[in-house]
Amino acid sequence: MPSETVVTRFAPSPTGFLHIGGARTALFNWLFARANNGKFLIRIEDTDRARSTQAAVDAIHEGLDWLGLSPDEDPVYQSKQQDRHTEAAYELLERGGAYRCYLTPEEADAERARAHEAGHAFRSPWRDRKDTGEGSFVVRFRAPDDGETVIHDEVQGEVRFANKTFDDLVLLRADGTPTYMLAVVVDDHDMGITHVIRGDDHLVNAARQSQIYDALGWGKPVFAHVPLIHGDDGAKLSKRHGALGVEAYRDMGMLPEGLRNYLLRLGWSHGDQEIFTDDEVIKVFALDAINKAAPRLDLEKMASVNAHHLRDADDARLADLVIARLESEGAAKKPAQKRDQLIAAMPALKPRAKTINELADQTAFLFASRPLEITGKIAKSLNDDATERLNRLKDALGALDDWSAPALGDALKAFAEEEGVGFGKVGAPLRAVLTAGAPAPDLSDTLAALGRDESLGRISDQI
RNA sequence: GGGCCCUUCGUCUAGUGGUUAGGACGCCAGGUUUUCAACCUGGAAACAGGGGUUCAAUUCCCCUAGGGCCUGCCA
Repeated sequence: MPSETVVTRFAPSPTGFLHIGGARTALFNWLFARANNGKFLIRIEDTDRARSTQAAVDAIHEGLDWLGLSPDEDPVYQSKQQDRHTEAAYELLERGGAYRCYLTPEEADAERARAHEAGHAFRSPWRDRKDTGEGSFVVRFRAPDDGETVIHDEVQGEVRFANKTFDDLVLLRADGTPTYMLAVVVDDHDMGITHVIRGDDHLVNAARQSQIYDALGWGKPVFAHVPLIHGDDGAKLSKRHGALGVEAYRDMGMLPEGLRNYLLRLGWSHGDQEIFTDDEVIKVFALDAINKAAPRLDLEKMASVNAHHLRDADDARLADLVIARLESEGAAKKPAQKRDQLIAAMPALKPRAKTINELADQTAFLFASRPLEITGKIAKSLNDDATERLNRLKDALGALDDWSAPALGDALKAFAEEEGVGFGKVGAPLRAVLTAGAPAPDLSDTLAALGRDESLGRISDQI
């Protein structure tokens, strides 16, 4: 087994977008595969044809691609494996691990209700009949009556179930189509999945599936059931709690690596370390370091983790993301024209923001068009004294050969000294005329970002 | 109802049979200061409750409470 190549899979049903919980499950699968030099696969569980849509399949792929969790091979579509599922069901029939049940759905419901009322698991009366019934039938699994099923879960530890508590579940429906419980087992087996990492809503299912593996005489994968993410009130995650598609987090201004890092730390830990690069995680990622308790989503923490990755991100990439953001909200006209300026200003800008959206807001001063309209309390700093001083400052700055932030910083300090005033007397009015009060970096950085002509022009406009 | 899982600051978590129970986000106070942030320093803040086991339990066991999952001819 140690020599076996690790193969993991993410198996969403295409009934909606890639939500945050699915993204986390995918992340753990991807990480485990990477950490073990294995393969990460995708299987689209589209056997419920009525609810599955191509749009959802596309949305899931887009989400995974954006997050950087692309599979190593083309996705497997569960619906295309039907023949294999059927084959397995008939093999079970032959081996005596399953039987034909001629109960109608209504009869089955009644039987089940009666069995549960009596305190034991559902067993179809057809389980041991030798005759053949009338009409259509389903193929039911013959659940073992005695003993127990033990799951050695990488996250949950050893979990034991008494076999007598499990119903005889349907493997093949009356129309001959396979059910989920059969399909997962067959597909995981056929795909050579070595580690099944999924939400802990499947923990009990793992026991049922384990019984099916045994009945088929197949070896089992290692199971790892990861707790589901809860909302901030501890209840099940719902839309209002942030059970949104990953694209919603992208639109909030999260970077894929930022979201990944946040999701990673939601349940998994490595001592006190909060911020990880991919390489760092891949070196130390292990399933047994995943917490058994369900975590809650915290958007503020997410943003703060994102901030760290924002600082490490490439300036040109950030500039392009900011431009895209500005274009989509129509806040600035033709932001792409100032791409170079944006890139140059990025080192001063990016430590000030947690998300791309905040970063975009911080660039508003760059896109303001002259003359700036200065109103409100910021205008109060522009009294006669200040205006005269700005006039002298304009000459001083205009005489500079070097329009770089350090040189500008020195010049501003020297100017305040010459004037014999505190820096506030210079800084406040200068900031007013340059930005009209919009958030902006240090004055020297702001001047550098605006450039000589624009800066001097904005000063002239107001004196 | 039955089965199963979970429970350390508000949140994410570290941690150990004996610790001043650590870190991060958020919060509060102070500092820096040219806006908004960022940044720096300091602070408040937790072992769900009850029984055991033990010289000693946050740590091991049991019960209770609370939360969650499964219990479909959904996945």
